[in-house]
Amino acid sequence: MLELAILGFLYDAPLHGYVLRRHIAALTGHVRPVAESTLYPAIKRLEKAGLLARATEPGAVAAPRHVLRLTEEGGRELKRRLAEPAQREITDENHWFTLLAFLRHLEDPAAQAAVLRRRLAFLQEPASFFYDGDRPLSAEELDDPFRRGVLTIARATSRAELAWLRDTLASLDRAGR
Amino acid sequence: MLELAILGFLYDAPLHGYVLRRHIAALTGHVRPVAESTLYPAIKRLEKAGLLARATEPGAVAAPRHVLRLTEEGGRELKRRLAEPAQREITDENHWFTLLAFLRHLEDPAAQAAVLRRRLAFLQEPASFFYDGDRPLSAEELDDPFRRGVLTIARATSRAELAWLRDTLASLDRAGR
DNA sequence: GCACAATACCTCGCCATCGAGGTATTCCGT
DNA sequence: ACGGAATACCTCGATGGCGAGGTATTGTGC
Repeated sequence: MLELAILGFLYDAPLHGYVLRRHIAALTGHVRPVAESTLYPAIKRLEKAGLLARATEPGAVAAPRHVLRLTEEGGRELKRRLAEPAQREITDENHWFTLLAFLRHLEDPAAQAAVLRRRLAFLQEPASFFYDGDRPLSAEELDDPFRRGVLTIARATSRAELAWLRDTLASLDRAGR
Repeated sequence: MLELAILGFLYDAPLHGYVLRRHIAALTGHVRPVAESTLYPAIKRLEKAGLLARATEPGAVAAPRHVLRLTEEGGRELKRRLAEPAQREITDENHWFTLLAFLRHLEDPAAQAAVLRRRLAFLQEPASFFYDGDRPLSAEELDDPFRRGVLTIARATSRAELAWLRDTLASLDRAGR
């Protein structure tokens, strides 16, 4: 998820770590902050894997900046990760939102649509949070107001997302023809 | 999050690891599956911390079962974690839903309401996923249909949750008087 | 003139998670 | 009679994330 965000931001423009951190904080920081001690090692991992390269520039204000840019391999890897996400990236909303934030980089409408269809399939699976044996419980059946809240909120999210998915898939299909 | 779920399920009734695993899978498994190699060490951690105790019973079907039950200390710890959740439990929907699933164990309506108010405060902070400098961008301002989707879905979720929070807080306040 | 915030990057050690693999038993289908 | 699925639990090594802490520079408030 973090690596995807790094690759995604750098695909648009070279950035140095400090600015990259602010970008990532804006994207997902209110929900899940990213520590520096997570970001910098992640950058090193990606650099070691040949996905990005750094150029040292004199710092505008303070210490020298390491300006990061995607290598060609890095661009290919980004597209691979966007086109063939692991199942976790589809099911976990945090991961999914990060993926959506960069899905435009995938360019090919058919490839974008294929990813959206995986999410659609996931959302259409009958799944709840609470069960009576194997039978999923609806919000109305629960006494607990907090569990009822979980189902109410999840249902609203699901409805909104299904509507958006159908609209967007329709317009991607038009674009693909 | 995993530890909270373990404590929460065991607060209701003693269970052995295998059944506990199915309960957790039902609760969060469709979004974020839990590996056995994560669950069993987590059980051991909690046991070592004195929060739960195990009693070995002959297996009903196969290997002997280790029936787990909360200790008194475990019950107190559960309530502490429910009453004073870390900020991540408030902001991250996965964590938050897990917390909500067990918040009824907190019994005191005022304590429950205090937790909901923390979530309310979080949702009311002006925060977006995408910015133009410091200015949060609305769905309408985005060209990218995928980023627009993120905002559309997040807005629907937020709306539904705010409505539910206000209703539930009102009824908790009535109960607390 | 001096502390403090912000910029900009880094290491270290701890810990939770995970996949792969292992052990043993019982039930079910063929 | 036999293999595979389900039950039930476990270890190990690799890895990613995180808090604490460190280094150095420049701009800002008092």
